[in-house]
Amino acid sequence: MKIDPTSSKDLSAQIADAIREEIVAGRLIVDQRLPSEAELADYFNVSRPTVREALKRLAAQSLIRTQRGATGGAFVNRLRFEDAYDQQVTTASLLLSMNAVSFDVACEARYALERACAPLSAARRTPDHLATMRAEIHRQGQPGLTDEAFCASDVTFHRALVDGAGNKVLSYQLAGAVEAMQPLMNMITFTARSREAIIALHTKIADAIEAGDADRVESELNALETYTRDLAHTVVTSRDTKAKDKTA
Amino acid sequence: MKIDPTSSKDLSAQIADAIREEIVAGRLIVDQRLPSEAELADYFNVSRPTVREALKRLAAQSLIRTQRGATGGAFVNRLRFEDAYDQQVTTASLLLSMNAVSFDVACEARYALERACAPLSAARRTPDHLATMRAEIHRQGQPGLTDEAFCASDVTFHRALVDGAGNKVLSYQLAGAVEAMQPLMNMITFTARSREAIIALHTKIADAIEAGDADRVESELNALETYTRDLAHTVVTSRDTKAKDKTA
DNA sequence: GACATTAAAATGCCAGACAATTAAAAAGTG
DNA sequence: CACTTTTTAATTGTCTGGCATTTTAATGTC
Repeated sequence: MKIDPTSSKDLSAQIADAIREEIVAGRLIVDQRLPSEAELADYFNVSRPTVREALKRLAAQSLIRTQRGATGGAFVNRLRFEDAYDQQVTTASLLLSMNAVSFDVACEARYALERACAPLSAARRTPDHLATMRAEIHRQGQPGLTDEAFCASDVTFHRALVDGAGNKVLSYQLAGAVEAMQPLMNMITFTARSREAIIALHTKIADAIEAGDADRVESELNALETYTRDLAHTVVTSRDTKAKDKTA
Repeated sequence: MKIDPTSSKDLSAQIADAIREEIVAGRLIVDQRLPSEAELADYFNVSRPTVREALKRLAAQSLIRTQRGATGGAFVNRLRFEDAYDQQVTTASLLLSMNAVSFDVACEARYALERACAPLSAARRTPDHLATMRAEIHRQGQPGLTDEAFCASDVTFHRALVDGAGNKVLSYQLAGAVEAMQPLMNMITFTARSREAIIALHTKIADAIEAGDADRVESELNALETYTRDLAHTVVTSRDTKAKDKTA
């Protein structure tokens, strides 16, 4: 573990990189205690604040946790799927909003990934997953539901579908794709008629999942993708028309 | 933007959360300059080092960048796909290694996602993507190639397949799944015979991509998944047997 | 032995300073 | 005036030293 004081990079960034490398390579293992801040400062020939900045960088990625007190210190953290979920959702959301990713591209990616889960979910889903899907479909039919709540329920429905595949890695990967779409979906106004159509498609998907019919799940997902994209186009077009009317 | 000095959480973590929230919500936009460290310290009623720790946390997530000098400061960073790739690969790798994710589960997720790209890639891949695939197949046939180099080439091959779908969001999502598998794959010893089998399957996949035959791409990917998992099982079984022999 | 007290070790936080970098403003120069 | 050089100011990067807080372990007391 070496750092280069003449590099243009921050010392704290270099130190963080060095420690991260040790963790990724497995030379620092889960729950192992790092040297104290003072010892690290001594080792790298830097001051304690610099070491602290480095440790905060690692903490921001959930790679370490710190504990105060006599036997405290920084410990290599077991990266949990839940922690990774949250980071992924944030990252994916920002990627979409900051890079002018079109609704179509995001939607295509999301449904492509979701279809990948279809066969596994049809085969392995538990009664719980199916119950969640049915419950969300019911919620989506409630009158007086706001558009935001409708979208949130939509996310829960699809996450149940994904989780039904019983593969944590898959669920983790999909969390970003599904949840990151929510801000984009929130821009759509769901009329009573479009909600009805979506609920009908959701019901068909749940039915196909229940029947264990992977092909039907996939084709219904396809139908849902098509409908969603058409809906978005309609919204965008009508908004553009209105904007033009105003300028005219 | 408020923080609670009596909270159990670190002040620097609270400040980072507050600023992150502003970015995610779009109230701080790309390339916008944050107040100087001194101003932030003043605003939050904390010291400069504490503010700096908060900013380093955000920098670790590529949410801000800093610039020294007169007109310097911290700026909201446009999160690039490349930056997100790297973070995702690190995170996914650690998730697998720290959570005792089996080869089977990881492999299943990876190929499920990759099959999701198949139809898009068959339809849209450019000559470049195809050329990369062919080149990597050729490299994989070179004698004297180390197992690590073989795996690295394998990753490049599959990334070309994924990138062929022409959907950046999909590529980003898949980067983690494909590259995070590499450390696991590296544990496998590839005999001359198994390399030959994999190269044959790669060739079939490339052929199917060239022909634009999505179904064939999917079924060949299936075959590759099955072969890879069988291979891993053989390796694990033979290693277990050897371990047993030693203890006996 | 049970409980209270004290000591020690570690992180959390702060104040103040100086160094390094950068761009803009000011000054100098032909 | 145009161009170059110098100065200055703003900002981040880093260091020193210290105090506060938290937690555990050791010590003492009954």
